[in-house]
Amino acid sequence: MPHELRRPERTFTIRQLCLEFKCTPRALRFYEDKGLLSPARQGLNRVYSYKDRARLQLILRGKRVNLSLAEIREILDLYDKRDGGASQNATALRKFRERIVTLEQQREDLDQAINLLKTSCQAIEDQLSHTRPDLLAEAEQPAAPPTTHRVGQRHPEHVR
Amino acid sequence: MPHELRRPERTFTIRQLCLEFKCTPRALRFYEDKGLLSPARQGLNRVYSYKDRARLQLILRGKRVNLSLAEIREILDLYDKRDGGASQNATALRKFRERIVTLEQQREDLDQAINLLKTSCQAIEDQLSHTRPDLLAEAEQPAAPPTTHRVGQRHPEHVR
DNA sequence: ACCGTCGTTGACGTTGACGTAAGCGATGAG
DNA sequence: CTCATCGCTTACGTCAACGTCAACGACGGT
Repeated sequence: MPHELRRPERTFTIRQLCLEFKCTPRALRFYEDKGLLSPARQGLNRVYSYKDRARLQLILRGKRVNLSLAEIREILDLYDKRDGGASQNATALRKFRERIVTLEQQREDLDQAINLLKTSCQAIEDQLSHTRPDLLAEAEQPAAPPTTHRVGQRHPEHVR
Repeated sequence: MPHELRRPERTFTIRQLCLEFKCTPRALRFYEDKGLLSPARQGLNRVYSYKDRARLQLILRGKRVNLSLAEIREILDLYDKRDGGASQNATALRKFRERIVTLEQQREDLDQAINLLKTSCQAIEDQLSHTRPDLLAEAEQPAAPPTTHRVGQRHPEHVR
């Protein structure tokens, strides 16, 4: 069976993943250090598989919702080790449930925060439209391409 | 006018607020240091008003949705200082709008994460119900009062 | 032969948000 | 009176999550 199943065979260099997911090599190596990733090697060079890519995606998602790397690691570990260790799974189940609760709590907070900010914006707009309509117009522009903000807002590793 | 308007007059000690909101005195003092709170004093002792309590609530909410203390401060400042400084307000407006965008993005992620965890739970349950229904039952209990998790999971300042 | 680019491995620096320890004053219980 | 408890301040320690820097090897191009 020579060349079937081509797709999942694709591999990635560290740079490719970094570009795709807007992170730095340093970060990927760091995740590896912490046991979140373990790409193959060709000589010394890291070679990331599709599965590695998927893991990375999960890592970043996790980060965005405020999970620590340690927590993400737990989840990840559990995910590809769904074999033996039923009791492991049981405790994991509890953890997951707890996590869901706190995440839903967070969703609450998030909604409230969004509303708060929105009404604040409205208030400011109203006030400005009375006093300085010019500034109001000026504030319309996003001023920059959508800042990812918070997590991963700075990028470099050789920005000079 | 002796004893009317009793409710909003209530004040709190640092310890009371800490107990209520599950944080440490150290944290409150820290927030004060950073200009997020400025309780009154009786001698040296801090006396927190209802408004201070409200601010604290906002601070913690902010933290839970991943705002930095600096960002929270901006919001707070803006909120009780809605007077002059129109141009200040204009730039704040832009910032707020950006923030809203990223928060809504976060909400997306959060929903996805929740779904992921929920389906994971379902999978584990299914598997367990085949192999070890006993453990499944055991996992039902929350095991502990709802862990606040993430931010402020450790509490002390003299746990010895 | 030399440069630039991409990759590697340490090792140290940094930032935010507190924790922890030391030392002291005021107050109420035994 | 002594002790514990609550509070205060100042100062240093810590932890996560990388950034930054140095020094090196393997390439492709000119």
